[in-house]
Amino acid sequence: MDKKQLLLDAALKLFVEYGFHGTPTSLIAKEAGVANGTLFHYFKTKDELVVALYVDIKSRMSGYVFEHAKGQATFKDTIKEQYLASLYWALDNQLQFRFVEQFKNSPYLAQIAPLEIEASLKPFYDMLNKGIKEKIIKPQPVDLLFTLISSQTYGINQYLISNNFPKAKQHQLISDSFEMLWAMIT
Amino acid sequence: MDKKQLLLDAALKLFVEYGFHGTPTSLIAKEAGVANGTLFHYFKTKDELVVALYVDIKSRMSGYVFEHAKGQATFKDTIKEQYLASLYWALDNQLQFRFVEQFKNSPYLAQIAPLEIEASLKPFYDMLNKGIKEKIIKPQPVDLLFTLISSQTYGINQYLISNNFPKAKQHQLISDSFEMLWAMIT
DNA sequence: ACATTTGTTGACTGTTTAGTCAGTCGTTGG
DNA sequence: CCAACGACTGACTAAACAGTCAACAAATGT
Repeated sequence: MDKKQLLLDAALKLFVEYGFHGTPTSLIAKEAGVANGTLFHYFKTKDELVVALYVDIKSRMSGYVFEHAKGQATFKDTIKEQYLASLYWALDNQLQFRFVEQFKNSPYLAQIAPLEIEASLKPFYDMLNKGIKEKIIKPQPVDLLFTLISSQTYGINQYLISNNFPKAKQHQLISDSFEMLWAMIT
Repeated sequence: MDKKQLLLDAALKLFVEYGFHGTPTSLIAKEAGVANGTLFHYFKTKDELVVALYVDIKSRMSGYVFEHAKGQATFKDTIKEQYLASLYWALDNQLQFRFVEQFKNSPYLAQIAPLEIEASLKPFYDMLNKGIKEKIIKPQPVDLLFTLISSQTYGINQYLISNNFPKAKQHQLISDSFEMLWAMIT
């Protein structure tokens, strides 16, 4: 039994349900089935737990997307696979997705160093730059393009979650919306 | 001096800086320059204050967008003016915008009745339906179209805020991104 | 076999918090 | 002029909170 992971799992569930400050550390420990003090053995403060959870989830998500999008033949296919992988991950990990969005829109985000954020974005920026050089996508600033792509991903995901479509319809919508996105940036 | 408004203003500023639960009611009262008890005279609980602030800001924003987008000649112009007005409002009211996003991604959102949300969305849905009937925009579900439009609006706003462009460049980007959006939905 | 480190516990504490309340003050209407 | 009322006050309280700590248990190294 990895008590650290049990704590992270419990924290995730409770943070999404009650919010960061609406969730006492005592409740997290109880939900995880460990003693109160154990939480502070693994995380010096509650803030550190929140940030650690964010970093953990982010790295799992990036890993998944990267793993699924590598080895595509064309530029379009690579972008498309990334889009698809992001959405399928979000659909399969809704708690994680909601936590990340909550975190990103909270003052906690300030605790993530700008350099760290930039580093995690670099692979995507590099790829978009390549697409611009090869005249496949519009010559707009890469951070603008990235913003457009990720906000659409977020939007479609919200839409899929609030309507509980069957798998086939989901797939269709994801595919269609990618073509709309592609039309926008090329 | 309207102390209720002073409290709402103080709460807005502090919530954006420290988060909902990171802001004690005592600090809100102090920042507003009123006594502790006065806060509870106007708002029965802290939660009620948070929700009241959200409703207040939302209605101001809708009012502004509606006011600026009415009386346009064509369907495209109407949509465009709404897009522009939303972005200009967000740029001029960044605290409000950030608060709304924080609220939307928090468990507080559950305290807003679904019927209320639907009612506030209806005018937009009606308009989009009109556009579909007249074969101007793609025959996709209106809630999907709305999601695409609003998530792009959110994304562009994030981009404009994080890069501090001169007014002219801002205007250019907003205009360009609208054309990209229009290309996507027509 | 023992020593040392690492993990784990839960009762405890000092502080902070939302919310209360008894009472003051200024205004309005009879 | 004064009664009634709502706005307003700030000291107060009971509960909840993050974080501590001394003790114990298990694993690891020698």
